[in-house]
Amino acid sequence: MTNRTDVESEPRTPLRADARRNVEALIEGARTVFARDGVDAHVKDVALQAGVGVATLYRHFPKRADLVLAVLRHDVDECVETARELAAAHTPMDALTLWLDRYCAFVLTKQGLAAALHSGEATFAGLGAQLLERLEPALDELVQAARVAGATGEGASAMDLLRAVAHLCTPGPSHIDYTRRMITLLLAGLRQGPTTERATRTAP
Amino acid sequence: MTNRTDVESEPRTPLRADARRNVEALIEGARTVFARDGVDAHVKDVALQAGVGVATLYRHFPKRADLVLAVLRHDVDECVETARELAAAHTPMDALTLWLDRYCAFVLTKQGLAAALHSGEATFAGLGAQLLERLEPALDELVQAARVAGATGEGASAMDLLRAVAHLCTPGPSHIDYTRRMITLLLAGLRQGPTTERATRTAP
DNA sequence: CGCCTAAGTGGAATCCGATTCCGTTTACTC
DNA sequence: GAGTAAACGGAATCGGATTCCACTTAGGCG
Repeated sequence: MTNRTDVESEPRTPLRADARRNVEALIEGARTVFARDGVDAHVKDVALQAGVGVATLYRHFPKRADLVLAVLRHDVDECVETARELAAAHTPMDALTLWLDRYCAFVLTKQGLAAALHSGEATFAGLGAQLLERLEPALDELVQAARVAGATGEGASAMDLLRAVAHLCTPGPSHIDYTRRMITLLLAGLRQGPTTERATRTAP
Repeated sequence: MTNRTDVESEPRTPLRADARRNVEALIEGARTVFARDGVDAHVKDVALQAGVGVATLYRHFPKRADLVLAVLRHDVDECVETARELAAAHTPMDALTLWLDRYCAFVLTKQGLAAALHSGEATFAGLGAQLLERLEPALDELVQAARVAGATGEGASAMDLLRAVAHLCTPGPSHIDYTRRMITLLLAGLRQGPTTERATRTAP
């Protein structure tokens, strides 16, 4: 609530009541349709879902990105609101834990949505992984060679390196478990904070 | 449809010489145009750049994704080839270093391309950052509260947490420096491998 | 070496969805 | 309760992706 930007909160020219209602309906409708068909669902479908004409949609959201942005804003606001509620109803640590969990779900949702965008088709699905598979042998040779030459230790495999460097390259199909594990780890680290002082920080 | 891994390597039905030439031209042209206009450049432009008709493009690459995939494959192959060359011409460690550098450039290129895809418009540009800015206050409250309650140490700021968790959310405008720094770090770690044995591994 | 055939081609024709336009409806003002 | 301008819906328009088909041309064969 109360954002200084526009569309939803405080338009310079006060929106008419029905217009405001429609904007609301559009955001809600868009969320539904985007979730179902991905971000480049047919504009018409969104309008239909919201129960308004396409012109109305275009009036309030001239570009598709505007609509997506609005949906995102809306969801973020919910997320923020949740933080307040959790803070009021739980111990600080619990609230933090719960919220991160929620935040995690949120991010994952948005990623799934963004991923759908890339490939209208499923062709790209395992692309990142596929590329890594192809590169791995090549890099592995280099790594093996370096190792034989005594220039490196045995701390990392070629795949480790590729993963580490490529990193973002993966559109990530089912990172869910991984992400949750990381969060758990993070929280564990947080808890240990006051206990152990050494070996906590490695690099900025 | 055709076959699964075809188009460039070993089509069951031997391509006619000129067809093969055209495929080559299309991949090259697509690379150029995609680099200039992003992955959803006009199909016609790609055909024009390649000096062929649109039908020819469609014959060889029924879906846009097929074309993108082909370009990527092509680039990956180049990357692999580079690995061999470097391995032959340098000491193992140097080759590894140089190759990672090249690989880094490759990944970054592809990311820029993928990023362009998301937002035809620049609206999404700083979206990730923007969202983080909005969430930061909310999370910060939780963190502060937890800290005051003595449940956590002071090892991480709210922003750190958000960054760590959101991670992929950022389409990343100019990660270049960051990425290079990480690679340097990685190589340093590799070199130290045989020297220090402790504290190398933290988590898989 | 020239012919025959089917693969391959270019550009015109078609199709589909995004975007715009305009006459009508509806919420606020006085 | 009438006047007015904002807001609406759906039809019309526009642009680019995809398909179609009459025409070329590579390359095998007599």
